[in-house]
Amino acid sequence: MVAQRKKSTGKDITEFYAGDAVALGDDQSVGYLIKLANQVVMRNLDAELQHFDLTAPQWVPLLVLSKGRADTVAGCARKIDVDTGAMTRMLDRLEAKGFVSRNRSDEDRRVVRVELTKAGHEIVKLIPPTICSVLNSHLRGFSEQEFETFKDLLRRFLANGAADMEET
Amino acid sequence: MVAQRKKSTGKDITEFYAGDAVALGDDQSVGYLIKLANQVVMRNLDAELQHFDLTAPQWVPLLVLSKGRADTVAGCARKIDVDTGAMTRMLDRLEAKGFVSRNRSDEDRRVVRVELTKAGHEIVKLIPPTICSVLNSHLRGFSEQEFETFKDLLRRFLANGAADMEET
DNA sequence: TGACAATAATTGTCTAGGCAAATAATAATT
DNA sequence: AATTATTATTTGCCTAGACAATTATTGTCA
Repeated sequence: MVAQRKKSTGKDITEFYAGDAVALGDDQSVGYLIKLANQVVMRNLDAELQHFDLTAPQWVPLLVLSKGRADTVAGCARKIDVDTGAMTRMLDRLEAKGFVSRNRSDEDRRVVRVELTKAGHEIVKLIPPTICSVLNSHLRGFSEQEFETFKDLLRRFLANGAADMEET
Repeated sequence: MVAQRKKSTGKDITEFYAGDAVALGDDQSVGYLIKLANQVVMRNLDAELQHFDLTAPQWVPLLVLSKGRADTVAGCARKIDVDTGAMTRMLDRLEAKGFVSRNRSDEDRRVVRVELTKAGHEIVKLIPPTICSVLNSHLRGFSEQEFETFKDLLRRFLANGAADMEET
């Protein structure tokens, strides 16, 4: 059973976690479960991607660039939802590995255009099967219905959290 | 629809993500959704916990210690599933803030016993409502059934991943 | 036009985790 | 008992993200 409380708005708010109950750091906490799930899937992805001289976080901008979803530092940062400072340094590393190149734009001299190099394009083609196999192994025993439900719940959890930010 | 494939074992393996399909970095990827969910919930927790001079990761060892689930550096590291090196430095920070104290054990001089200080005990009592409210806000619109399903799916996703590690 | 605001990128400083190496102490084995 | 293996902790070096400050450029507007 789960507690219910009247909010000042008059709307019923379900309180899954009540007053002084323990949360985060406990196996009953969705927050902690998500943290652990993230930790484990990232570790497993890193383990597989190291054969390609890549980490899981490094894969993300490569995919974004290859899909043409962004072509500048700030654009990548927005798509991936990280700081532009973090993105600058991420691109430093990817450039050092030869997967990416940067060139100051001529139209707007503030922006730096980011492109995949030849090596970048090649590696992007090789990676997907590896990622798929890691994700599939995490989803062992899931029905197709459960798979869809899982993604739906994650998207709603995410959307609720993003909404919080804007309120403030 | 989802592809199915015969494994050499003869067991049917459901392939949610097929061969060269795009995954991770895409909104269709459970891996990426989990990464985003983790990112957002940690940010929201950090924002609230900063009033207590704490971060979300720092809260976890405090809870573990207060529940008596561990009382040494390595014990905390195991419970929380992080590196002992990371735990040493985490405890450095918590000690600097005055929430934790460390003392070399007399029975076994390898181990360092970790304890909550008075300030540590006090802060642990104050935090839970804050965490609960953040988690509840992320769960807005979830039914009780969905809440339970969510945790179940996360635990199974997690267990599958942990099993992978042992194979290797 | 000139002042001011907004945007892009970078850099510095912090927390945080992973891996590996080093040290010290205890346990196990021959 | 002496050697070897295991365990606990710390430290160094790496990736990675957050926040803040800085610089350069572009846009706005009075």
